[in-house]
Amino acid sequence: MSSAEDPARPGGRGRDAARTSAEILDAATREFSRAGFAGARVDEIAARTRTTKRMIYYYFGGKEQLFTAVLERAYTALRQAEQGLDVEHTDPVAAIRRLVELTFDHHEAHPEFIRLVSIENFHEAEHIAVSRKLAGIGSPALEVVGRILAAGRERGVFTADVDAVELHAMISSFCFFRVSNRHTFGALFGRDLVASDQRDRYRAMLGDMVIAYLTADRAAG
Amino acid sequence: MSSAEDPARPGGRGRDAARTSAEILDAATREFSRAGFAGARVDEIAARTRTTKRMIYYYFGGKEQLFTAVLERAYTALRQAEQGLDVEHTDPVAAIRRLVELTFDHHEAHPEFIRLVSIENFHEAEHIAVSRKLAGIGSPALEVVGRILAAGRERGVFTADVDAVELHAMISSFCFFRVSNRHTFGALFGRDLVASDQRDRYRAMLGDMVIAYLTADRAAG
DNA sequence: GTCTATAGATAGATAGAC
DNA sequence: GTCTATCTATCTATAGAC
Repeated sequence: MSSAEDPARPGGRGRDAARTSAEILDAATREFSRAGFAGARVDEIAARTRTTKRMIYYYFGGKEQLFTAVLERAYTALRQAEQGLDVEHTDPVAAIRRLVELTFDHHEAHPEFIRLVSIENFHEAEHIAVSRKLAGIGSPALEVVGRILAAGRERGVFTADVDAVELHAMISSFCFFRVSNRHTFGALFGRDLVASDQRDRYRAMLGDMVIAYLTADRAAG
Repeated sequence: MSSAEDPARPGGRGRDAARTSAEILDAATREFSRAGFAGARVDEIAARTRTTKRMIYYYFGGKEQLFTAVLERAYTALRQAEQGLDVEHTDPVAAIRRLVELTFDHHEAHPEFIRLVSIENFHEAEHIAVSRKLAGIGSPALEVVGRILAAGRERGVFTADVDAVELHAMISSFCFFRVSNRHTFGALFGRDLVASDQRDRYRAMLGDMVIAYLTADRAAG
């Protein structure tokens, strides 16, 4: 082995590059998500690990690269979760509604990820652009969506002229906005978009809207 | 008068509280929008005015209050623009489509405002919450939307169980996301949501979706 | 690989003269 | 109301011992 230390040493301090860097990524994810890129403090990240600030620079090089690594890990986890989308063998309408629900639930369950994405958008996706792991990765779910759309059109139930990427944008926008903009929306209009007793209502509403769009009678137009 | 200076002195330096504070707000709007709250530099804001940093503290008290003032002015301008929504005397379907188009156009025309709103959401709307000018102001447009919805339901063309605030959230989410998330979306999926040659397509798409939702045949469900 | 100590730059905020 | 000068704190990043 490359180290004289015992690799199986849970909780102990010592040399374990994988564990140390994972711990740094955990703390960094929380800190960046809490405070944004400029607001995040490297000292604070270090304080929340069992290692020191020096190690952050040793492993990642700097604050910028650390944020890129945080994004890479977060998107990778998301892509893995999306692999679970198995809706190809039901009818197209049910499949799309299931897709809407999965997207809705995922956004609701990961507000921290949504904050990271907001930060990255604020910085014009410069970290994704320089990341070989992320630039242009798209989503495996999109291929599934494309097949569902094709099946629905073939059977004549879907009439809308829309592709998988566009549909993904329409579905994501509501799911994302509901979480990302809940605070200004609530402060201005006095209504909490993430209130638990309204959750099922909004979820069904989005499903209804997407299905209505895809299946609308376009004979007259 | 409270000042010995000539108040009509365009471009000259000297005492003009209204002009000085407006100039500070202009510079602050740009700087906060560019760099976020934590990333914005008070020195940079001062450098972009004809006055000094000291005056920012004199007029506004601090960075936090300055950002609140920036938000207040931006939202006030938006509300004034919304007064121009005059769609009550057309049929409900045309009125809603017009509302969608106005919302779409407004978001596209004001990316700087969208960045400010994203910043404020990142800070959980704490500045709106403490602002007497902004907390709970809602939107005058919402009352108009409410009347359109009621008219449509009365005539039997609208079947959806949705109120004005919910409809506003659905429309805004796509318009907002298209601008706010264009960078990560583009970097991941290779498609620019704000590409000018796709603009009309997305605009019509959102209109189609909202109308399809509102007018869907719900006899079977 | 890990630590302590600190360099070097810069931030928000203010003192005090005029 | 406006200016110059500066305080105090803090930040990212690194040097250098072990």
